[in-house]
Amino acid sequence: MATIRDVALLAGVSTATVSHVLNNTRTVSEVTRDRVVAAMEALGYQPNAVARSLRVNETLTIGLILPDVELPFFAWVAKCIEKVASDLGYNIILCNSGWSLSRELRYLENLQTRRVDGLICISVGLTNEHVAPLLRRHMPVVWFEEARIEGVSDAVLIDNVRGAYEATRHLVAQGHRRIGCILGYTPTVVTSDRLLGYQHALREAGLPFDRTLLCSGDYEAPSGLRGARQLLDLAEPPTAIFAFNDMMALGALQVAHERHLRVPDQLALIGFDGIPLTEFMSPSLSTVRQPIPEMSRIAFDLLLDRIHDRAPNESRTVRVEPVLVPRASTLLV
Amino acid sequence: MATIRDVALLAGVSTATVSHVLNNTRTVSEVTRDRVVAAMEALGYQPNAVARSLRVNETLTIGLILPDVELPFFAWVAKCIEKVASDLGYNIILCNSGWSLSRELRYLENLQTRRVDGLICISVGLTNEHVAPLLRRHMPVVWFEEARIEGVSDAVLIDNVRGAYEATRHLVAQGHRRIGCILGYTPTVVTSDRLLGYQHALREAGLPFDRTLLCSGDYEAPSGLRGARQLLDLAEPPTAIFAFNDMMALGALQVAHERHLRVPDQLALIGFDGIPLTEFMSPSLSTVRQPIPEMSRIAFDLLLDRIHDRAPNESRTVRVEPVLVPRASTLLV
DNA sequence: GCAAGCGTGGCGACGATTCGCGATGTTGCA
DNA sequence: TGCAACATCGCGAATCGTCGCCACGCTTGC
Repeated sequence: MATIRDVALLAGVSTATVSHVLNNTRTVSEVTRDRVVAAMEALGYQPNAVARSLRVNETLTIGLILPDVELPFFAWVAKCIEKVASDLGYNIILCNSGWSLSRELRYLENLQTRRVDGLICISVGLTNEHVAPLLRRHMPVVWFEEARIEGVSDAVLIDNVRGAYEATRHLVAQGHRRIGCILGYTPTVVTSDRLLGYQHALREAGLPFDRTLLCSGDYEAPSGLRGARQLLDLAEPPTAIFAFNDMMALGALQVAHERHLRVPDQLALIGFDGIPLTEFMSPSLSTVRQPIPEMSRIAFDLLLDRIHDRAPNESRTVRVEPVLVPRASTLLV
Repeated sequence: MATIRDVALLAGVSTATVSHVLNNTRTVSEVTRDRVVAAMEALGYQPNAVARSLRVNETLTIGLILPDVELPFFAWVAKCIEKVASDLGYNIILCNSGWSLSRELRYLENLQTRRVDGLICISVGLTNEHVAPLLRRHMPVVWFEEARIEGVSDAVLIDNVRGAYEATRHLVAQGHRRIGCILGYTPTVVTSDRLLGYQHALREAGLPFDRTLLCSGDYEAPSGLRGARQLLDLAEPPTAIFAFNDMMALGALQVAHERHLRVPDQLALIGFDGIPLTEFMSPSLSTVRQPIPEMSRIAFDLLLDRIHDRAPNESRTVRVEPVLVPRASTLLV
């Protein structure tokens, strides 16, 4: 494969000149430039980004660690972040942790070795100690959507307490007094925050907090299915279910159909996340939308600030407001 | 950041020895090895993969070009391929083309520049001429699921004609005589093959091919919704609909609910792809499953063969059989 | 006493960028 | 017209961090 030296040789100039033509780093006379360009084309020259990265200490690559791209929510995130990155000339390395801390740690090692310029992370297990070494090596990390580590590196989060509060309040406003709850993967802050919001709304409405109305889930559809069955089998079943994400709400919806319950008359359902899919369910699913495109842009901006050393020393946390999206699955006509 | 030279200095050995400890490329006495390891730890040494790649001419990275990770089918593919790759020490660069040829071409350039070791590609627009230069530069390309370019580079495909044939035959076997069809993005071979299979099954059953029963789609849910409405508004509407992928079938399912049609009694529905989601719909959706995990492994193996120069000169096409998965949306009880 | 084998080190690529230097050509002013 | 000052543009060479070829010294066994 042709190198910059080959191009220089053919064009009868030095490699320095070719490099300047390539990067526009200094004025090059038109004659010379034309000769260089012609040589590059004649040789089918492709600059070697690896060599460049070694020299300038910058890979134009960032790592994206997330639990599972297959879940529509994370796929949505991946798409949005990739878009922002590629528009700015960055590539992303996709790292699917499968909810496993040990895989997250392997990726962390790997990405450092590869000298990515930064890291966006939706992590389930990483803590303070794990990322401290990266930060010391000036590898910026931005937490996305889930952060157990505020104050150490930058983060862009939504107010999960608020979102869950709004969802629950919406159900209360529709007249529901027994509201079931399908939780998510419990070690996460996201889950515990949403639970707080739910409890807060109940308290505000003067409704009792009844543990039997809670059931566990893991953010995937089958667990929503199991959860809904469990709740509906109660002696005194709920008239509405708040699932901690949209996929579990989907599972719950299937149970409603299975048992011939009319939604929302006999059972109201609301999810969380606002994945595009919710709009195309039958009935369309109420949800709390996370503004992922905006959050992606913010996350990348935070990263770029650090990469270019124009960020304050202390860490920054940007908090974005979730938006209640009431649809047919909760709205009585 | 510490380099191999720093480690060598501290351990009192040469960089060659450190490199050999690092890569297990020759025997190093235990004493020396221990000293080297200790030095690496003391310095928090992280080998520089960029420099290594430059030297050994191998990046352990592959590019993955696909139309849209947000669609569950492609997300599934991305997850499976990433899994196979990372288990073998490879990273993947995610390239979301957004169904745009110009973006595909940009990614192609970019990935070459970055010297990825290979490329897995679900492409909508790339042709022979576009990849020929890559192949000449010994950058292997494997087509995944959609290939307009058999015979030039390797490919792993399913038999779309067969899959669509099976789906249609299944509907016929359930007694349907007017079977509507929601097509996919038409420039793709995938779409035209599925249409062939549909026609073949009709012919075999002695049913007429009626163009009014076809409507266009783009593989996304809203187009399935529009398509189903269009078909059901016909003077003589179909009793079954075959959507060319699961997401459009989902859209069609919403229309069924909207119009209070019982599925499958009044309207049967079948999709294509077999994304995990179909199992959790209500009713669960019949589909034709593509064995994506197996296909991912095969694709990566094809790539590795080429990377390590142990592949035949001529290109190889592996064809995998799709599997009919009949579920509640077509099966009368 | 010598060959074989083991463990180790020196040094030059890999392909780009960039700094300092120098050879031109251009301008301004006496 | 002559010459200094300056802008323009190209070149040579060092450098980034790693690996792998070649050479070399020491031990060991016959």
